Amino acid sequence: MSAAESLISAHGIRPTANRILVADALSRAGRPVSLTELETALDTVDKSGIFRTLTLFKEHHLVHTIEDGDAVRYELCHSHDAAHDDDLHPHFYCEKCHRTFCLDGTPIPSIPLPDGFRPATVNYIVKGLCPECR
Amino acid sequence: MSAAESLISAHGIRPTANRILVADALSRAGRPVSLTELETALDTVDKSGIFRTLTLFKEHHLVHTIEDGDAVRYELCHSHDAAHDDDLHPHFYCEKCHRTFCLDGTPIPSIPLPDGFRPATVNYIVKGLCPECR
DNA sequence: GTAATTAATAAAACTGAATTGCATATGAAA
DNA sequence: TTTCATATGCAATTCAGTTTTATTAATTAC
Repeated sequence: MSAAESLISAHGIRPTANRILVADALSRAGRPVSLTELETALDTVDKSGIFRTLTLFKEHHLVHTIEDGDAVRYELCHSHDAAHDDDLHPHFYCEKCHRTFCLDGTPIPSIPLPDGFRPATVNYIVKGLCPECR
Repeated sequence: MSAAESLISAHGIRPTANRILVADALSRAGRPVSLTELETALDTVDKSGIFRTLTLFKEHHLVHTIEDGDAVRYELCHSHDAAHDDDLHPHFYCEKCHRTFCLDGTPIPSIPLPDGFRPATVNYIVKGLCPECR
């Protein structure tokens, strides 16, 4: 049983061939990838299938999403906790190559909220140029 | 000369009727609004005109944009500095009513970046429920 | 002031990512 | 097997965002 397969099973999802391919691609990417990027990487799997797989993965807290203003990007949760996703970390979006990087060395600093606001999650995106592009 | 008109002029833009309408709508909204929201608010101005106006305003640092994952939203820069936009502040996106609020009481806390990354701007979005929706 | 030139606008068409409907295929269970 | 639910590919749809084109309005030159 591959690593991807057991990861999928551990989250209560049936590990079909396509789902293993998607999980593997996410793992290989090593950074958050968009639906379109996955579509390119996986030419044997249809876009709609990738989309449905990602949606399923997200429901089961196997992946989480970030929005960098370019696209919704998916990445495997670093904390492999099937119950929920306390896996928040900042990201860096390169405005030249349009790639997004995890900055998982640092937690997202929190800020005080005005009365009445109930926070659920935080998106922290730094934009600029990555080492290769500057 | 209206407040909107002089604001537009101060940024080196010719204050046409449509542009004044867009600037007024942004001012009245009091929070970041999307192109679609403006389209609804301004039924005399065509979508493409609003879009081009917003693009122009952004180039001249009269508005800035934030991405909350729902849409690109525009707001008047709080610092009325025609040269550039040092107007970064966190936002709160309500997952129920899909409105976005400025949290301009606090600056965005910064984080250390790995070597080589050149930051240009930051998007800090807290998501959850606003006081009216919780 | 009038003609020539440039800028601004509306309307429509286009794009591309995200999403859904539907018929078929696959796999698990009896 | 046969049955049944699930998963999948393909096509079609949606919708925000963007661009094109033709027209109108405003500036500038004379």
